[in-house]
Amino acid sequence: MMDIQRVNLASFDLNLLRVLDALFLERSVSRAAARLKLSQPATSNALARLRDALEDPLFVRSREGMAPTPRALALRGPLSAALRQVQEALTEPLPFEPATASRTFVLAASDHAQLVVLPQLAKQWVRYPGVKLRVVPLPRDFPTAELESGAVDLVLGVFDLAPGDRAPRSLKRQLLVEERFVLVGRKGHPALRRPEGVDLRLPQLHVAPRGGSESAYDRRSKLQRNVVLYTPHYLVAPWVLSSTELFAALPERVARRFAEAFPLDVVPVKRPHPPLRIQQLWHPLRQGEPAHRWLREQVLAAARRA
DNA sequence: GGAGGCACCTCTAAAAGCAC
DNA sequence: GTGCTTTTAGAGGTGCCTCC
Repeated sequence: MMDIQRVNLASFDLNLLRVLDALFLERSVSRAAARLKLSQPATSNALARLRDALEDPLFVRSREGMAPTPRALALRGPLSAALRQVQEALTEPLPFEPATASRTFVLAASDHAQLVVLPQLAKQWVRYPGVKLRVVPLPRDFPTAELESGAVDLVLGVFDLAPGDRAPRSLKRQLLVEERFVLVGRKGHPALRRPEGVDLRLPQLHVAPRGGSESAYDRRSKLQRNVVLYTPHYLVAPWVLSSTELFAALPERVARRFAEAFPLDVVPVKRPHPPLRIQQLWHPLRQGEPAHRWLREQVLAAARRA
C-alpha cells in the first residue's frame, strides 16, 4: 500500500510556496531572495523549513546551480497552477469586452418573455460575433441549482413575490416590463365589438405554458371562462384565433406582435386587473461578475425597447 | 483590555562549502 | 587559492496566546 504523507496546512506557512516557486525560477537561493525581496539568509531559512516540512532536500547544489530533486519536480506543476489560481482570485476581474469576448450565455425563459425580449435582443446581439446566446425553455421546477452552478445565467418570466411563487426569494430580481392583458380574435369578431364587454361564456383559447388549466389572466381577473382549447405555447395561437371563432386573453405585446402578421383584432380588457410583470432573475453569486452584469444590461435594454 | 511570555520570522555578520 | 553561494548563529521585531 502506498505510504501517503500529508502536510498539516494549519502549521504550514503558505508563504513557503512562494519561496519554492522562486527557487524553481532562479535555481539559486540568492537570486530567489532578490526576487522575493528577502535577504538571502531568510530565503535559506525558508528553504530549510520547506525541507523539514516536506522531508526532502528539494534543491541540492550542482554545477548548474541549485538542482531540484524528483520530489521538488513533482511539486512544480501543481504548485505553479495553484499560485496562478490564487493570483487570479485576488486580482480585480477585467471588464467584459463583448466585441472581443468568446462566451455563451444561457437564458431560461418563458414563451411570453422570449416573445417580448428576444426580437430586440437579437438585433443588438449580432454586433458581438464571439458572444453566443442559448435560450432554453423554463422548466417546470424552478432552475435554482442551475442558476447557482452557472449552467443557466438568467431566468426570464413572470414571477410574483406571493404565496405559490416558484422562484426563491434569495435570488436577485429586476423588473423588465409590465403589461396588461388584451382580448384577441379574428378580424371582425363580433364578440370583441360589444360595448358592454366580451361574453365570457363564448368559447376561448387558453395558452397554458406549463400545462395548467388556470391562466395568469384568470388568477388576476378572478373570472370563470369557457375555455375549450388549451395549448402549452403561443406558437399556434395566431393561426387558431385568425381562422376560428375562438378568442383569447393574451399579454398585450404578444397580441400586438401577432396582429402585425395575422388578420386579428386586439381590444383592451374592460375589467381592471393587476399587470403582468416580466422579471429577470439571477443568483447573487453572479451579481458582480462583469460579463453577467453586461448580459443583464442587454436584456433590460431589449425589454425596454420592446 | 492590558501586560507578559512565547514562538516565529527576518535581519546582519560570519563561517562553511563548492566549483573552477 | 579565489570567488561565489549557502548555511549558521545571534539579535531584534512582531503577532498570538494566556493570565490577571
